[in-house]
Amino acid sequence: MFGVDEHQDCYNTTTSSIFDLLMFPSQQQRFITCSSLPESSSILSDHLISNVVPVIPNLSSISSSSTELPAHEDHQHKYKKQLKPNKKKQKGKKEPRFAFMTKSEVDHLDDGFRWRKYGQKAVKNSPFPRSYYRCTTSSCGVKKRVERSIQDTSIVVTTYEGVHTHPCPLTPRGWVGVQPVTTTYGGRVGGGDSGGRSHYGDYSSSLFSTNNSLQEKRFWNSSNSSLAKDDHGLLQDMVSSRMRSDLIEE
DNA sequence: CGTATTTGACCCGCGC
DNA sequence: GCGCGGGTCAAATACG
Repeated sequence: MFGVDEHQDCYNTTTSSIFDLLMFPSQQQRFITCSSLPESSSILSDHLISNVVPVIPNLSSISSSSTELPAHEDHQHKYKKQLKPNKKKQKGKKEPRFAFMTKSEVDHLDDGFRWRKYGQKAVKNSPFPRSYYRCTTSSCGVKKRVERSIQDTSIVVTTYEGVHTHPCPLTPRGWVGVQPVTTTYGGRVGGGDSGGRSHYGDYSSSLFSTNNSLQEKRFWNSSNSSLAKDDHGLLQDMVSSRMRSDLIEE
C-alpha cells in the first residue's frame, strides 16, 4: 500500500499552481515557486498543500454508459425524483480529473471559486464523510470531491473534475477577461495535443486502468506516507499569485 | 427572502 | 441476479 514513489514526481504542489490545473491545465509545466507567492494575499492562511495528482477517468468504465438516455425513460417515470436527462451519467464524458492533498483543519478549501455542496456520503473504512461540490456558475460543470485522509486525518484530499469555463469569481480587478484554454484541454484528455500531457498519459495507463476509484484511493494511501512534511503553500496564494503573474505576463 | 447546506432516497456500475 | 458502494437529486432546513 505504501511506497509508490515513482508517482510522486508527477505533481508537487510546492511548485505548481492549483490555478494552473484548474484553469490552464495545458500549461502544467509552468511552475511558480512558493518564494514568489505574495505573503499578503492569503485567504487560506493555514493550508498546506502537499501534493497534486492528475487523475484520468477510467476509460473502460466509460464505454457502456455513453448511450444511456432513451433506455432509461421507464426508470425516469417511476423514479420519484425526476432526473434531468443530461444531469446524470456524465460518467460517459472523459472529464479531466486531478486531485491534491492539503493539510488543513477545514474540509472545504477556498480556492477562489464558489462551490455548492450537493451531497455527502460516508466513506467506507473511514470515519470521515466525503463531500461533493459543484461550481455554482451555471455554465460551469466543474465538480470536486473532498474527503479526509484516513492515514493522516489532518490531510484533506480534494479531487477536481472538469475545467472551469469562466474566470475565477473571487479575484482581484483585472483578472476578468483572461479566458481559460478549455478547448485545448478537452482535446488533450482524449489523447490530443502536447504540453503536460505526459502526466496524464502516465497516470491513465499505470494507475487507473481498471477501477478508477479504487486505484485512486490506493494512490492516496501510498502518497500519504511522504506527504505533508514541510511543503507550505497557500492555495489561494497560489491562485492569486498565478493571476498576478498572468497579468504581468500579459 | 434568497441562497447554501443537510440528508434521505434513488440510480448505476461493478464484483461476486 | 443480487448486493454493495459511489454518485446525484431534490425537498427540507438553516442561515445571513
